[in-house]
Amino acid sequence: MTVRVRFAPSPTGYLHIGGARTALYNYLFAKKNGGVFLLRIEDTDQERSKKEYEIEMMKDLKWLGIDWTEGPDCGGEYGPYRQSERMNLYKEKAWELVSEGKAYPCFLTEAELEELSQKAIAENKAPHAYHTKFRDFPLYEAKKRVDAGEDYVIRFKTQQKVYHLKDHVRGDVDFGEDMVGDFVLLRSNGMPVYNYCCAIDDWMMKITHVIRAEEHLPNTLRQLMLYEAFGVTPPQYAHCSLLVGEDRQKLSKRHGATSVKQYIEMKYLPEALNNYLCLLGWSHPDEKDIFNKEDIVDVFTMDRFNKAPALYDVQKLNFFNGQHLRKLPIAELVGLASDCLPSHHPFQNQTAEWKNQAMEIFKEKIQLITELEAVLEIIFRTEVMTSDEYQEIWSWETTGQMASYLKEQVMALTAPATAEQFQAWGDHIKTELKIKGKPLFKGMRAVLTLEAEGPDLKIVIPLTPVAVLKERMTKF
RNA sequence: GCACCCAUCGUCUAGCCCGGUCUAGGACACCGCCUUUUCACGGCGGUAACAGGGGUUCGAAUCCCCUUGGGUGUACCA
Repeated sequence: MTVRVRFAPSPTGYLHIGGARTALYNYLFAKKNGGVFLLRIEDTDQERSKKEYEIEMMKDLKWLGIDWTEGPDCGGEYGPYRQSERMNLYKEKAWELVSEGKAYPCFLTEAELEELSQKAIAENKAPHAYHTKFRDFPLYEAKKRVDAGEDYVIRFKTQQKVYHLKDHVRGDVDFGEDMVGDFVLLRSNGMPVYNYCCAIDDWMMKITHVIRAEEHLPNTLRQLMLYEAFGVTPPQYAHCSLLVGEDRQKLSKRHGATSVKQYIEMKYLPEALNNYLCLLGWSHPDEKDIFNKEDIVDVFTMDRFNKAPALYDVQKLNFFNGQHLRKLPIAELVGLASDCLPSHHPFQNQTAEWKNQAMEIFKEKIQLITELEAVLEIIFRTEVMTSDEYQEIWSWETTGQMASYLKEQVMALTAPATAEQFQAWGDHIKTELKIKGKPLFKGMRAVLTLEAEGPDLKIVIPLTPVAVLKERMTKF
């Protein structure tokens, strides 16, 4: 049997970091097992679902490189892949259950429902509508009321028994018999409910493994009940640990940037995000930590999922981003820099050779490509960067001495100084002005860059435009 | 309230299933040193954890029980 897995988001917002991780796990599992990874859109909540979000989610998944072979955009053998287009199926199956006596129309009003849940609470039970009075209502009576246009929902007739789940992450899980009441399948507006659609679709789409977040664990019970009613073998389940924020609560918007879209905007690398997310709740068998998702499909197994919730830490993500940035071919890095820097930035006008050299040294100094602009200042800036150390360097007598010499040299320049020229300046200062050691190098740096620290001057100075260099000479 | 889940350095985790090789390993962050006549990168090193209590056992981070702490769920949301 070929492995079939799915990612089934609701288009009620942008793709969440947690969703991205779930999608990644499913994707990896499918790849590892030569299976199919499909995308299903769960848009049964008409109020909150938006087409716009569906489009954005697909874009975000593609950006991450998580590709599906069946889905709402590309179709497939088991479509349609949008739940809003499968309404007839859900209704049909619901009434099938009704006719078999496994579900029933229920005419309870909101007030009656409220009363039921109060009663349950009073009995120290969960506030469910356990069994309603319409549970054993004669079907022909019910149908009459339905035909008369009375409001109703279809409820599932739950069995009072313990259900057992063998979960790939959680192990053996027992669900007590009072955990759910007669839950709703079809709402009064005719729309089916998540737990029900999900079960039908996983079944109809021949899903073999459901990999999802732990918050769905209680839902699995309902789905198990449904499969039992339909006489179908359920898929295998793996409920991964949750992603949590600083306060140890489920990661949500209030924890900061939690949508993939935000990370795209902040110019993170997709592979860095994948890499970091993958390691939140899963571990590499050889404890490797920096990798691309394609590197690990061979070793990806579900038995390496960690059960405990994982705290999302942007600082560590930044580290991963830096690592991936450094691994990038230089041409790609230059492309990234050009995209990220403003169009009027002087970087844009430099030669290809110049850009390559610059990226080669500056990539070591940044974790995010957006930090590049600040770091390039050492080449383009004409303002003095004051710091205690900078002030101190200028308080040395030697600095003033070499300043006038360097100023002369710079003003005579007609093209950027070569590394050889720079070297000659240093030699001159050493032999003629008798300055050496720290005062020599620190001093030259202060004079030429108006700053106390930065990358190797031998490389930086030849990259610095003459005009910039000359202007700097007027600042002291 | 009730049900379920979880528990190793501040954080992500390895080890746990198949007890001894664990004076508990790696990574982020932090600190120090080396390298670089600066900064960063890199290298080396350091601080830092088996929640607590009972068992079982010659021996427990590993198995069992309890306590505590945390989380999730409890809908005509997904």
